[in-house]
Amino acid sequence: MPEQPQSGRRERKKAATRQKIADTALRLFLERGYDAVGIRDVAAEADVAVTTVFSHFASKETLVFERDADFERRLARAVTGRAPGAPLVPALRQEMHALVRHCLADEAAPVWRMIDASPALREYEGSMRLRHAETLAAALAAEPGAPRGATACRALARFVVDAFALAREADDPRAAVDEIFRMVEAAWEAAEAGVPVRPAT
Amino acid sequence: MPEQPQSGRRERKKAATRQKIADTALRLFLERGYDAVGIRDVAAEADVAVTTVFSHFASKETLVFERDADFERRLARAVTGRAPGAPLVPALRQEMHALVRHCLADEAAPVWRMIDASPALREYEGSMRLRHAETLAAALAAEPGAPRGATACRALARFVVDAFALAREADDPRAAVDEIFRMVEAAWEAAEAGVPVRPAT
DNA sequence: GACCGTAACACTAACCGTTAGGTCATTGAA
DNA sequence: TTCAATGACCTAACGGTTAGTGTTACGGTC
Repeated sequence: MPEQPQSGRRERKKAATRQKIADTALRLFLERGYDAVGIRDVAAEADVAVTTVFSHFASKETLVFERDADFERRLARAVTGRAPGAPLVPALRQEMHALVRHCLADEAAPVWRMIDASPALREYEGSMRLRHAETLAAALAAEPGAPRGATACRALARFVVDAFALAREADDPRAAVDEIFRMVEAAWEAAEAGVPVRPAT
Repeated sequence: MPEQPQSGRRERKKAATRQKIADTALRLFLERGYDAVGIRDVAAEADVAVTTVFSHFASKETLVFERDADFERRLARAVTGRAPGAPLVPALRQEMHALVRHCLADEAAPVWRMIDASPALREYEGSMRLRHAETLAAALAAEPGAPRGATACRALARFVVDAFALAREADDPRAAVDEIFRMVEAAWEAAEAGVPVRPAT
């Protein structure tokens, strides 16, 4: 999957720099708290210039959510890549279970605790999920099975990504996913009934 | 509703300053665009110090969304203040129609165009709506009619506020509200079925 | 009517994330 | 070898935001 453009000492060096920045940043964030660490601290500790940090990462927040492109991909894949004839919503639910389980694992727990402790990060996560929802909505809209309107797809996609946030905060995340997905399923079925893609104007 | 603490020349002056800042800011934003106007510009034009601006408004974005506390109140009221015995979801849908109509009115249109043009404002709006959703979720959880779990209430509340954002962007906002609320209704009913507030652990 | 505490406002100076401008050195290719 | 591309650097700044420190005007009290 990761492209290997040429032989590439340059690429290796660049990747090493990027990795060093990401590792240093995450370590400092976990040690001292996200808000207590400045970009200048990260740059100094990683022994690079501030501008170099921003040439690898678009913003301070992306240093934390570097790996989170998975989320977007996996949700869309759960739709487009499921077994032929498999029902849509259960496939999404299963993937959501996996995603929630993954982010609650012991390894990832400190990172999420840090995220929850910082309003800036929570806010960023929210708008990031919204982008993810749009990707999922596009995948839903391309469903051959039972076409819904674009609005219904976007609504359902937001509902699904909201499930992630809510389950993470629930006492019993697994039960929360199931509970919300009963609602998701009902909503998806209700969207089907007699709603043409574009009603007569 | 607005408290009238004492006699108050102080209060009047304070309110006047606040109003002057808000008016000036909105005017400048509409004239030159949100991102092209700095806080220092607003302060200078309103003839106050920068710190005074921030003593009245928590951030630059709140200068734009000053009036939007209505949204939160009205949604919660639509739940708690509806006629006795009136069904929940239709009450919410009606209120949502009113809110969408209101923000698409000619008077409000330029402001919303400005919001749509600025990523910073769009992002801020998103997290603001999330706060509103929590208020609505609390109102839903307090419903005597048919109690749902806290997670179901939060999920539905997010679904409802999402309807606002999606309807605003849809080709036919009125139809979009109706379309999404068919899904909301189904989701709410699905949340009822046999889901105790706290299942056996 | 004088007095004092408070709250609104101002000014300065900074912090922090982020970006622009321009330079240098390594590297892959010709 | 030479050359262009590019990664990294440095300096300096911009814009939102806050801390620190006054200064004034008001409001309630004696």
